Amino acid sequence: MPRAKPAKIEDVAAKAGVSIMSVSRALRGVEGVSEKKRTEILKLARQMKYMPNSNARSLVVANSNLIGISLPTFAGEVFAEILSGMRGTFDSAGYSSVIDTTEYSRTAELSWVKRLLSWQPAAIILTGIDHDPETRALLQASKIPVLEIWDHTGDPIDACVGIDHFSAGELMGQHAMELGYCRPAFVTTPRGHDIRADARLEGVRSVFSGAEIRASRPPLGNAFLTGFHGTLKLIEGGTPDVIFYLNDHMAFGGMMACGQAGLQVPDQIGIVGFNGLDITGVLPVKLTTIKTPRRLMGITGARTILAKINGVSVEAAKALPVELVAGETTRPQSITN
Amino acid sequence: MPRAKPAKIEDVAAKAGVSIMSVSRALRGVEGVSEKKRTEILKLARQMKYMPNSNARSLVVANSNLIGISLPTFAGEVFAEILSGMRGTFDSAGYSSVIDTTEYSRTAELSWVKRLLSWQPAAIILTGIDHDPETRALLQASKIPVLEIWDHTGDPIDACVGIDHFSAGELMGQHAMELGYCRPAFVTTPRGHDIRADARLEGVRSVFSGAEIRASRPPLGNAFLTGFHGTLKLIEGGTPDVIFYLNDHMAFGGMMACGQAGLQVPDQIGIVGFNGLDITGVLPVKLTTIKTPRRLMGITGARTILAKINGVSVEAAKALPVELVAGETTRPQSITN
DNA sequence: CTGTTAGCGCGTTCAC
DNA sequence: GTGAACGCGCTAACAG
Repeated sequence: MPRAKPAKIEDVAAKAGVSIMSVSRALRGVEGVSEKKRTEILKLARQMKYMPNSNARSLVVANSNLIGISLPTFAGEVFAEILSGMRGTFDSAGYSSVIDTTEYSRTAELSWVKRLLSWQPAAIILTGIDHDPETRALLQASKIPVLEIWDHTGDPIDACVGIDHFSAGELMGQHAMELGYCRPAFVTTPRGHDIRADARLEGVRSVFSGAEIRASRPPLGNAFLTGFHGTLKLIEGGTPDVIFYLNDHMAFGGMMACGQAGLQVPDQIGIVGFNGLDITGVLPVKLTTIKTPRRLMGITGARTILAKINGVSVEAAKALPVELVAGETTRPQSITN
Repeated sequence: MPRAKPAKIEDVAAKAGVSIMSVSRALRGVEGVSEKKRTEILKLARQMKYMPNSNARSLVVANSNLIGISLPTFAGEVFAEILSGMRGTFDSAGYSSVIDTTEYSRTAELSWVKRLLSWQPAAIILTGIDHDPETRALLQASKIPVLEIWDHTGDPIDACVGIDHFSAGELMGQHAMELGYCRPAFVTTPRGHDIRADARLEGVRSVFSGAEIRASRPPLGNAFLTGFHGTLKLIEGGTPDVIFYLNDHMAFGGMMACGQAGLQVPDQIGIVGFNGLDITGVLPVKLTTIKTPRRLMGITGARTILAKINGVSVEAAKALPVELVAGETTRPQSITN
């Protein structure tokens, strides 16, 4: 018959015959208790299954060991990997994660931030740099360390670790241009849905400044499927010589669509993905893509914010490098092609 | 220059010229305030950007609107989809999620549960039914609603919503047996790493009770890659006529491996996956697999636990049905084959 | 090194 | 309908 009420610090103090403060100090590992008492108290606390009440602690110190993390979505591995990198780092440091997914909605993000703030979190992490103005104001007034991840800006709310999506787009574009492609197209999401994807498209556009780049924007849905159908739709309106995709998932769907449409990759059409996911490692035809440092980004971001929490100054905005992986879905175009 | 300290309930009360209690009642929407005062207070609170302190509230009521969710991993979409279903439901109900990934470690799960308990969460959700005994004891003594998800048992800690993995294995086995396969093999993770996968293997075994089923258990890693290499390794030791995989990712890797090894699917070898992921929808050769109701499971689980939180009695253990999707990676075996 | 005092911000209780 | 006490469990600041 377990007691209804869990043991509190007072119970431990009573049993140990010391004051509450000695127990508090012993448990937190701060100075001010003799080693003898400390070991004794620790032993007792363990056998009483004492568990400190975080609410009470956070109320006093006006700060918790909760870190809020907001992601657009769990789908598609990308954010799951960034998250995974962050969580591992936070976990080792003793922080728990309160996680939210916004589905790319700024208002959803805002209302989550409001709710989270009521917990006095140690830090807040947002994906990207595109927020409701109120979100930014709220956060900046709060003094809580904030990290914006995945995208890059010179003017972060507080700190920022990510990649430059426009540059990544340029990188993809340059690769294609150097190979001699001249009729590029893009398969992506509805305009404005994902501003990073739009930035990459702009990067590609800036390289192919002369050419018009058709974009197919299938309605939202599973990336494999939207890539597949978006490609079929695109091809209907004329065949480009290279297609850039929002990400590897869609590119994979696109490859399948090309196969179904009888278009040989890379002989009749080039395919370029984005992210460098593991799936590309098992494909019989290796995908040309941009490798993004997702786990590293998570770890770097987490360390940055931990430093901020501990009052260590760090550089406010860090851009991580991306790498073009030249696969077998693109190849040099002959002049006569 | 924003004030350093955020407004508290007392500030709102002072400005409104009422007592703290009237503000508290107005904000919580409980009876005991005149409608006139209530609207006045609400207006003031909004313009003062008042945000209640969750720590203080939880300390008093000994209960929070935090729900803890423990998952083995974010990788592979499966748990991400279950999570997504749960989060949507919890969000609408006003709960925030504290999320953990255990990487299939029971001790990691235990230490997370301990930390979480200090927040007086409204509920705790664990993946699967295989826990450290202390976890179970701790949870049962805590009176906090607990949900075990993804697996099924008649003896849950508190409540359980999932699928019966042994039966799912039988379903896969029966399908193959009816088609005439007789040299089955399994590509999965190291034994004991994922007890659900092991249960499915046992389910298959029970159907092919006579035949010996070889199992390839490549070391942990990315599922596409382990499926790929595990299959190559398996084939070295002789070619089975059908291979069952831990999941669709590995099955996809396996298909690629078969392709590389010159084995035609399904003519020379059958492939059976598990989960029915979206990727199977774009493959030129449709994968035979078991479709698991992941999002539905998340929603059902969340509703079950919300009912428990609200004191509504619900059935303790619910098994959701799975469905065999007969694709093009398996086909009837001729006698002479 | 040890204990005492005084809150942290809010909700329960019980007066009015 | 309203408000004054009091306490939730813990820690900062001080006293000894």
